[in-house]
Amino acid sequence: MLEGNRGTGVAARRSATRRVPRQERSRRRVEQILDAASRLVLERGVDALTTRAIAEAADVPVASLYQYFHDKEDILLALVERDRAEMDEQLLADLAGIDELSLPALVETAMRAFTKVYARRPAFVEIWLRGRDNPAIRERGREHSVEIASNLLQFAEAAGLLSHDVPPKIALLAVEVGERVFQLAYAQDLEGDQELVEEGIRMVSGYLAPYSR
Amino acid sequence: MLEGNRGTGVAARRSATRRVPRQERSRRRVEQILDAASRLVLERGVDALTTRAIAEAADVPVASLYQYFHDKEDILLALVERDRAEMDEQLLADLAGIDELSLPALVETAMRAFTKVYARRPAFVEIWLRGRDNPAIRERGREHSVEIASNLLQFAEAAGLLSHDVPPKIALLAVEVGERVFQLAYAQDLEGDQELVEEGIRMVSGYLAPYSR
Amino acid sequence: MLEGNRGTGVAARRSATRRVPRQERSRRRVEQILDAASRLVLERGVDALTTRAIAEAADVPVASLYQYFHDKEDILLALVERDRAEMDEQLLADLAGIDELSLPALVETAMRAFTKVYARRPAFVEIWLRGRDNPAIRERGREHSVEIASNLLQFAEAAGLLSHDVPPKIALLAVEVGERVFQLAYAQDLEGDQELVEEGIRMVSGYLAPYSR
Amino acid sequence: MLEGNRGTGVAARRSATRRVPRQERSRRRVEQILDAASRLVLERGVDALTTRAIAEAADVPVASLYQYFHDKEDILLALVERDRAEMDEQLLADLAGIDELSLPALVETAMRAFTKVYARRPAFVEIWLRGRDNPAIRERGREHSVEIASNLLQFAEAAGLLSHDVPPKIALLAVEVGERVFQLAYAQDLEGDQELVEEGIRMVSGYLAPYSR
DNA sequence: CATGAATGAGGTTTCATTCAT
DNA sequence: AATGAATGAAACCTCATTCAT
Repeated sequence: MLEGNRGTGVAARRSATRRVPRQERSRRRVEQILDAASRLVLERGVDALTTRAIAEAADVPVASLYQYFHDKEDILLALVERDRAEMDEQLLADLAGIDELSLPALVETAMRAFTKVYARRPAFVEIWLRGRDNPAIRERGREHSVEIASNLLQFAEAAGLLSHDVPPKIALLAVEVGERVFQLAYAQDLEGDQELVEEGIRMVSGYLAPYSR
Repeated sequence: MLEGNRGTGVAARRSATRRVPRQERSRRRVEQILDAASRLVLERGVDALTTRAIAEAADVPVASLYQYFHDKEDILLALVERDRAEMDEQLLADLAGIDELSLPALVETAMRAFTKVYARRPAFVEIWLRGRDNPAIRERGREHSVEIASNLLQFAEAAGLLSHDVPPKIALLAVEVGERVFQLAYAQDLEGDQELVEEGIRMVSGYLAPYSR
Repeated sequence: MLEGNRGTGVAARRSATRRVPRQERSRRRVEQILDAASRLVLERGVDALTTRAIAEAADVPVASLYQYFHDKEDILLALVERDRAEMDEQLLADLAGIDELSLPALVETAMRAFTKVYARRPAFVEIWLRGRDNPAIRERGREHSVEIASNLLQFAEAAGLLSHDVPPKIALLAVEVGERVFQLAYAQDLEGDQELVEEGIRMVSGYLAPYSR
Repeated sequence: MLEGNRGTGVAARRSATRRVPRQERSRRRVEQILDAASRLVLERGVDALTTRAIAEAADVPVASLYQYFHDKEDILLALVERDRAEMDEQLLADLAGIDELSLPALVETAMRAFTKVYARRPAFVEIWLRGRDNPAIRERGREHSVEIASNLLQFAEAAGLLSHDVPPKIALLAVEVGERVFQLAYAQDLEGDQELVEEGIRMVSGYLAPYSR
């Protein structure tokens, strides 16, 4: 599930031995910026993510942003990438922990994995679900859905859960519908309406049932 | 399913005998502006909807926009309102034409009604589904989904299609999921992937089946 | 004390016998507009005097303003002229009513005459004292002070109140200082601080005393 | 007589060894802008003080104004503050240089101190006396008069020049009348009519005489 | 005469990015 | 590497005035 340094316009070029080596300081600064950006997105929406605002929130000069990122879009993408990676990890870990594999179990596990990440990283909700107006995010979001769908499909096939060939399109539909369920469930507050999540799990499970072996 | 002239800052006030009466000319101009805005949203997204861009596309001075609309948001809302009204009409008409009422038939009819509107008004997809970043649109979009869900629920209850009380939340979830299906189906091209639409109809029907009488 | 139709870009052109003759209707409309403008200036200052605001307040189409006035400045000037005329009348009337003529009595009578007008026409304070930023008003204000100074000087000379020739400049200074006294006295509230007015009368009287016969 | 860096949105932060240090260059630019603004106000009045006009006159991009000032009002206030500070300094210096203290000497010295500043900074006349329409300036102007009146009163009391308690209102009236004298004296040309100034000094002195010890 | 409609000109402010140091 | 300063471009909106009817 790819490693994703796309979006980071900075190359680690390190030089010598210092107390706090360049590379390390740089990494910290990047985190500092991304954290600030994350906070901003969460609090005020994607549109409020101006360079000035990020810089202020991160307590970094505006010009310095361009030391670590190529442009504003780059920051946004890096932000997304960071959360996305965490999402993938969580998904992978939870899938590995399933006791009795079945298609419904797969669906439920995946969806619950996402809710865990949402709980930890509320900015994700904001960006992923509401920030879709931004072309870069929209594009990246679509890609990610495709990836997840593909990965889950592969996983299910490998585990012998499917009765026959399932077109990628179907898997993608399931993933995207799942996302919308989250969108609705997390629209009101950032805790998420768990009842709706349950309904969503039922819907997607039910939809995929015919493909189950 | 209200008529919705909200968002139109122009009032039809006088009439008179003229070749092209004032009122008429005014209406035309409003359409001209909305069409242009619609085109822009479709081509470049909601963020590209600047007053300047609209004015240029509509071949109208920027200042003239403010003859017909109170501010930029007003334009956006009028745009939405126009499509929304058409959607409601189509839905109403098609529901009235159903032969054998049943919950699945209801779902299918409703979803197909929407596809008809999408075909006629592609900008709708863009605004409704992708323009959600804009606070005004987001708010209005949410309202509309609630309305549709509520109307369909009432319709189904009145027709005795439901076995027991269905919480509004469930209906809303179904509507929103339906929207996402369309989003995906219409993502690639504006003709819409009909296969995906069929899948979506199956998914939503299946989901609601337990509530069917 | 001049007649002052300057500023009124409208010519009375009347035509025939009607219930409410043109001329009359026109005059009414002009008053209506001036009253509205007066109100606006009073409430929101000279800068808020936009054509749109005037039109709205007067319940008259914006375009119609141009039937009665040449341009916006014309309205402002007409406004000033109206109050100015009233001021002159009051001054004249009160001067005529003085029992025992003397220079101090003249000063006191004049200043009290102005306070009467201020009480009746609070917009005057706003325009005359605060609206000086507007070049037209500034110019007109200067003219008016010169007129008043000249008239009072003539009056005093005719009444044999002066011991010797008083340069116009001196009279003007006295008038302008008097105005500033009012400015200060009426700065806080529109009722005017009468104590300050008394002080002002004493100051100006004292200043002119050396010229008294 | 505070030092008044209010209105200056720029903070001097660092310094270093450079031919023309940052700080210095910044200060110059601020002066450049204020000088341009001053010129504009003088030539065309406060209303002509648009950001565009200032930028043009200062030969600086409009956007750069916002490097040094928070908004347009900030420029105006900085302008006022600059002149105001100079006025206070002059007043203080001249008061300190009085040989034989007396109330008339105090009045004369103060008024002559102002004429010195007017001679050096003609824009002051424009802003202070004619720009009062602007709310920010009006407010600041009022404050300043109160300050000067209060300071002079204190000074006179400390020097034992007053026979009994003089209400602040009286001092304020004297100061404001003095200002109007200047307004008139400097109305025609910027050299100022010295004869009128003399008259003004006499008037104010005479007015305050009763309070003299 | 009356006026709805139209508009060129201009208003202030913010933005993302680059540059000189 | 770091950053204060600089800025072209663009954002939305309002204004006074004119014109066609």
